[in-house]
Amino acid sequence: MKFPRVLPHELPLSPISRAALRCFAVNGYHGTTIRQIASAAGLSVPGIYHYFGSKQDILVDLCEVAMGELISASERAIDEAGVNVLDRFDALVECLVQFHADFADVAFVTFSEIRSLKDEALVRHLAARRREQELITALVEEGVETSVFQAPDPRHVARAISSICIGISQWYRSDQGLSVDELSEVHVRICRDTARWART
Amino acid sequence: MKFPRVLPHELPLSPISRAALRCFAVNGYHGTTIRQIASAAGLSVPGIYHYFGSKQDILVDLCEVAMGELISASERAIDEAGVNVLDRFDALVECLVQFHADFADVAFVTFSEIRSLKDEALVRHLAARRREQELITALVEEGVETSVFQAPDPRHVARAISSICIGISQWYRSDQGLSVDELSEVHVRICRDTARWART
DNA sequence: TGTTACCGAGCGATCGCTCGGTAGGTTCTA
DNA sequence: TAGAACCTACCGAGCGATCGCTCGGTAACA
Repeated sequence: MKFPRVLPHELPLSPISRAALRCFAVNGYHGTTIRQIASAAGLSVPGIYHYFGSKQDILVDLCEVAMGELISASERAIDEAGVNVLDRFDALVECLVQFHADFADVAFVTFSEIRSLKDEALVRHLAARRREQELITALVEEGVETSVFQAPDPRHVARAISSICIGISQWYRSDQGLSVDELSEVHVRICRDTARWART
Repeated sequence: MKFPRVLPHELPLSPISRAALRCFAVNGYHGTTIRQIASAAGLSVPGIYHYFGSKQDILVDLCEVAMGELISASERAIDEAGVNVLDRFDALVECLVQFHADFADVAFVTFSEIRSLKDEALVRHLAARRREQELITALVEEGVETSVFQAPDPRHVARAISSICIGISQWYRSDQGLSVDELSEVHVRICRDTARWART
């Protein structure tokens, strides 16, 4: 871990959202019933509706907490990394890797259930994703402008980097293989290479 | 396009599978009803069951056609690229990019609906994905062994590369931005960098 | 006397799927 | 070569189960 951790060790999710998350991760949003969520939360069906207005609202809560934490952590990571572009880039990648490894289930669900979001919740979620993408793009472009990186296609590289990090939530399991710290070290190196870091 | 195309221009899908694909791409497997598929295919509900035993069978068909085409095209791409490791690597990446751009909807659905597959169909699909992943890993490792690549973590790099290519199916639209050929040229470069190609 | 935190029962809608057909073409006998 | 028999390719109607959600409560606490 090159930088101090900016992410919480647990996401601030209510017990119901946490139970729903476990269900969504296995069966997806449409494949999960309110009764399954209630059972996973140790409540009855009306017990769920005491806290949430609809099944959709639970998914919306999950997405907003996840993207809110990711974006604020990413901004803080960049802020606290100092002035050096490469440091800020590394800090952002480290934050992204930690998020997608530590919270693999939330990351996976909020990514794969984008299309299950309705109307304004969908619009807000897409805006948040775009914002996160812009943080990456801005750093890659700044790196290219200052000759820290030599990627001919900064925007595509930025997309590649976010795909690499999001991909982690698809396969990483903390109980086998690398620790999150080792994983992020490896991926900081990989993402630097992807941006064609001008090794000095 | 550096290599002759090894992928078909259309996937060999029945009209019903094609209609189901359109529905799944918008609403997901569990979010799509048989009635929607029937309507999209211009048939009645029993008309669907004349050709498929169940809704699940349609998804299975989609997954098997997609992975079958991808794997056989990938193997042919590598075969026909000659003996040079970098050529074989480039040919595989080009094939992956073409697949995920030209057939973005199938690629996206078969990837995001893995968890909707049941039993043996799931096992077969995961085996196919592992096989495809091994094609990438083998080439990155061979490249590292022969000093064509200098990635310290070939297996993680291979995963990064497949994440980059799969990611394309999430955002690429053929009617705006780069053509598939331009896109694959950009991504061959990006993936070479990700594997830390020893530029000569 | 509210308010919070729930639950048992069940409503109307919709789900995947099936039943019993029919229309039109092909094949098989007499 | 007529007609019976059999296919393939569907469809209208509807079955039983389950869906998201709600109603009218109750028990505990303020």
